[in-house]
Amino acid sequence: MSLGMALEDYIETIYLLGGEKGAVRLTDIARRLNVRKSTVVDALKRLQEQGLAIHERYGDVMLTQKGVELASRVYERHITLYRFLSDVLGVDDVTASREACDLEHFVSSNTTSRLKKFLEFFNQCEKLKDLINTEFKEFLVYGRIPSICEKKEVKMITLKELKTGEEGVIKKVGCDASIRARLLAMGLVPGERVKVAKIAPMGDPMDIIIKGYHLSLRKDEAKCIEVELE
Amino acid sequence: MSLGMALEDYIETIYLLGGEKGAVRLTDIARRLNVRKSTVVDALKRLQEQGLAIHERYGDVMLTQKGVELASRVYERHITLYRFLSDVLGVDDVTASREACDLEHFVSSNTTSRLKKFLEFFNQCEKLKDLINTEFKEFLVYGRIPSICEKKEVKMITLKELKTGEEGVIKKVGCDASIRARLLAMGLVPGERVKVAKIAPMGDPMDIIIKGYHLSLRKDEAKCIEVELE
DNA sequence: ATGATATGTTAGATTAATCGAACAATCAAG
DNA sequence: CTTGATTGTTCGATTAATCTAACATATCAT
Ligand SMILES: [Mn+2]
Ligand SMILES: [Mn+2]
Ligand SMILES: [Mn+2]
Ligand SMILES: [Mn+2]
Repeated sequence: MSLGMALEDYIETIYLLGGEKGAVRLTDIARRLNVRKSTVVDALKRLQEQGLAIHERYGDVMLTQKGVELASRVYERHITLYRFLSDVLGVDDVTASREACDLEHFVSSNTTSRLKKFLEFFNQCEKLKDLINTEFKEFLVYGRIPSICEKKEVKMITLKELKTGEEGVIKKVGCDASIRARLLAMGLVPGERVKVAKIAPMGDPMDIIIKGYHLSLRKDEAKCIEVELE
Repeated sequence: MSLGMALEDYIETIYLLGGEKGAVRLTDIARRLNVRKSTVVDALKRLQEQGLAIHERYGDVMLTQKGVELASRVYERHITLYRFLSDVLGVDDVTASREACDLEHFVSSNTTSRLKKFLEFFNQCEKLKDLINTEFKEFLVYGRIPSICEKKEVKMITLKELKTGEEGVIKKVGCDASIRARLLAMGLVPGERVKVAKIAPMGDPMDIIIKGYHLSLRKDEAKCIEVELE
């Protein structure tokens, strides 16, 4: 028996108005949400019944602790959806805002957290950001998939076979569980670039560079790490 | 005065049931949507009033032309959202289906078309797909941004300065409008890979390869095309 | 202090969406 | 053709969300 769309919008609005200016008046809410004051009175009554807001006759409107928690969760969904629509899809501001506020009532916390992660990834992964902001935006307008999208064919070999000075991207760490765990812990995880710094006379051990750190690997270990040459 | 969420779901359901099996019975709809038959009767009455469905007492339910058009638009939104939630975000099937059917009532055609484009781009751009299916999925679980995300530093030079055998990615075509238009038309657009096949004795013209085709460019033209070396 | 203006409340009504219970038509076997 | 199961309809009721119109209280300026 969670709140309906409308009530969620009321607490969200109270929450935001509270942040913008100290005291929240019923009229402010009505103005913001474009409804009649009588409608707000009704909504506040119901929020009060649910222990989410406090409203004394002719007084200010406040949210309870529980109300604030719920409101901030609603708002988080709003802002997450807004960012996605606006930053990734390039939807115009007005539409993105309106739709975010419609959609926010229907995304589960699982979906929200995935979407948040997606945005985080989008913001931190230069490569993705670039692809979206340049090639995708271009695709939106001209419908052309640029050849930069094609995967260059790649040679998959094991790390052991790399020569001094060569570099590749780790694709798989396929060793036994125990060794594997150690390697992963050292930063040898899929997606990372590795470069061979030096190889000992007998090919064992080899000195590699990953994330700027030097690491020494035994033949056995290097053998089961698959890398991709670009 | 568009349809409410509920009515949109009714036409969507009728549309889908119609595709699955010839005649659609009121009971089928009730079962599918988990509502009472009396509720369906009511919904059908309203759909009929809006000229979207036809339902004669004790008979089959059918959609009008207008009904089919509307229904298929609703369903398109459904499927688009579902694909995004499922394929890109990796939301589980049950959740993705449920949420797609909730969200579908609130996305504008502008947003829908952008999302469709995004999926199309996702499916055709190997690089993006790979980034999402490998690095993003990994990020979801372990929260690590892989170094593959970092933009390698790139040298920007003009196409003219490339030597035989070298290749780069077009970043900008900065010539005068008329020349520019011709170059773009020939496929020299941002995001495309170019390779220098041969350069004439005096450096003019140069023979380049783009999308597998040979193209001959004059110095003037090559001079104002910026490329990026990976 | 006394209006005018702004703010808030009440009452009564509407609309979409839903339900349950009782009733009615249709259909498939026997 | 009867009859029990399936299918469909009606009716009355509820709930959330909204409105209008009339009324009430508060606040601010002169
Ligand atoms: Mn909202
Ligand atoms: Mn919102
Ligand atoms: Mn739906
Ligand atoms: Mn749907």
